[in-house]
Amino acid sequence: MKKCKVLDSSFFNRPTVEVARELIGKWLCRRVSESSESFRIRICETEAYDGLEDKACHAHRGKTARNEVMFGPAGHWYVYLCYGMHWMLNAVTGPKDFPAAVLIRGCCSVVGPGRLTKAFSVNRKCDRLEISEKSGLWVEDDNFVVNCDEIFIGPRVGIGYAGPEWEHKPFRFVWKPPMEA
DNA sequence: TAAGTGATCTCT
DNA sequence: GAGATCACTTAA
Repeated sequence: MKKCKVLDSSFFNRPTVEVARELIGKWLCRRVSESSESFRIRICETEAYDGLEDKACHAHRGKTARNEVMFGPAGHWYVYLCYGMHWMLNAVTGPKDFPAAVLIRGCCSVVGPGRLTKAFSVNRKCDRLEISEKSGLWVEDDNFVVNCDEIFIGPRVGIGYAGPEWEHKPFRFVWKPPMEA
């Protein structure tokens, strides 16, 4: 197995859209408990939610008990329940007091944000945890390079309420592995 | 295509 | 406290 580097807050403490783009092809890693084995899947779909101005971002109406972690330092998880049954996994990005995060929407073989969190046993207990090996949920980089022309960039999903300006921003990144001959 | 599901937020 | 809303999935 190739040598991997665990990504720390210096990776996440950068512009949100940049982090969303660069998370494509990275490993999302999980170890549920001390005694269990860890496993990992490559991230293939992300979305950026960028600050107070972004009407699609949960933080755009200001700080609340739920989104508080987005206002904190980068390198933490923001996990919340959507539609009463699906947990959404987001990585907090950017400097402290700038509320932004990247939604991890899918991994190779696990398509869809709700299914991803189910596969990784992610729930409320993961909310606000640090993105590190210690917390059992982290990201690794093995220097795998995803070509630009393999990445589809488009508008985010399910945020029509944010209005046309924000709905159409190219904040969604989907990795389409090259077609096999 | 529509129902299921419950936390969260906004307004009384 | 009540009612609307919601970064989705599944079964038809």
